[in-house]
Amino acid sequence: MSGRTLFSIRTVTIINSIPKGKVATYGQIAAMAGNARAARQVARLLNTLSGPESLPWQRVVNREGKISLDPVAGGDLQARLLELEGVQFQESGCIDLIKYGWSPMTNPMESYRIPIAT
DNA sequence: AACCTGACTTCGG
DNA sequence: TCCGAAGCCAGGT
Repeated sequence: MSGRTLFSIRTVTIINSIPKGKVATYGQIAAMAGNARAARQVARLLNTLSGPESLPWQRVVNREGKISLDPVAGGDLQARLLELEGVQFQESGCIDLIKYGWSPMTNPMESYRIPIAT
């Protein structure tokens, strides 16, 4: 196991909660796990745990909405898995994060709204 | 035991 | 806006 730090535990939990058909960025996950500057560590965890654990690793992309993983190292597979989930790629190779980016706040099942008095 | 290396981002100038 | 530096930290050399 690669580090059972609190950060890594949170990271795994967060990744597991990304809904099918949605994607999240490394930095976003890092921030949600408590350290906005540990994006690289998120990547590292994915690399070491994607095998052993059954993580939806394909749902993590970089901040541009692109796949960071080298095509021959699994990036190609990642793109296919995402397409099977309904995620579409633009010509630029980017995923529209506005459309497919996951945010708990935009998830109807998890969202809440605080009435703002004027 | 240093030093290098990443599936990355944020920071400061 | 743009670019280099800094932060992250476990594994491999």
